[in-house]
Amino acid sequence: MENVQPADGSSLHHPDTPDARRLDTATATFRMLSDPTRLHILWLLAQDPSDVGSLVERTGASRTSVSQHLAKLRFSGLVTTRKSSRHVVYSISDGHLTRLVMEGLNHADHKVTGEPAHD
Amino acid sequence: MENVQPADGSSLHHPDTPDARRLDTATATFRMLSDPTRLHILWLLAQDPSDVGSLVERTGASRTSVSQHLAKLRFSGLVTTRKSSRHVVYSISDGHLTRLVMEGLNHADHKVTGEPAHD
DNA sequence: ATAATGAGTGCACACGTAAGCACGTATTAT
DNA sequence: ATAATACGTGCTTACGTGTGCACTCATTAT
Repeated sequence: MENVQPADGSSLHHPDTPDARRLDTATATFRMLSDPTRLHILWLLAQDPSDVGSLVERTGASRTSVSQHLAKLRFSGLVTTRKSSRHVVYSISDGHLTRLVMEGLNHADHKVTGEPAHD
Repeated sequence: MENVQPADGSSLHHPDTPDARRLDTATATFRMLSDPTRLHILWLLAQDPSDVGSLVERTGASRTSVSQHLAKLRFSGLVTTRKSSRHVVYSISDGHLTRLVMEGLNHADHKVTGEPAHD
């Protein structure tokens, strides 16, 4: 009673049924993208590696908040760190993530400027 | 003090700075994708329109849960509905969303099978 | 008409989590 | 040595949110 994906050989595009593990992993990533401050941080990092102070300035969030968010991003493996003197420089670890961020913003732009599309 | 994205019109790829509205919109969409049940539902809908009962069966979630999630998705404009006798058939409204779902699962698959990549 | 099925909704509860405060740590400057 | 800068981290509080229960509405069958 878990997956009822039809047994026919129709090659729509996704023969795989998502097991709980994959769903949870994807969910975790999406959850990391579901906070404005975090998404802003990731968007900034998607363009250039940056240290914490710069992220604080550019996001307008508090140092604590940025640090906490960076900790989560680091813990989730979405960003990597590099020490430079007393600065810690953050970078996006995965190119896939950059695409997700960009597509998300793109989709948002589509919704904001375009259609109110309600039911 | 590390590197600050210059204010000039350098065409790296993203001349736009994300205003709060765009960030919030994208965040809202990502939040809709950040629940396992909802992501499962969207994945199912990404393949074929489906009624509520079928979604209940295939996700293994309770009717209440599925209904609530569908209400949120409907309210966010991510799905559309169509009545067929006493069934309500749901569909994904935007092709962008399908791409996001697929990329998210793809990224997840990458992370699960591939690298444990921790620091 | 009544019964049954499919779907949606208010309510209560439990849990996760974002934000601010205060403090600790590491590195550089004087 | 001390002071200052750059980050990180428990702690508490407040809020959002996912889920189950019970109930209602709509549609179809008998």
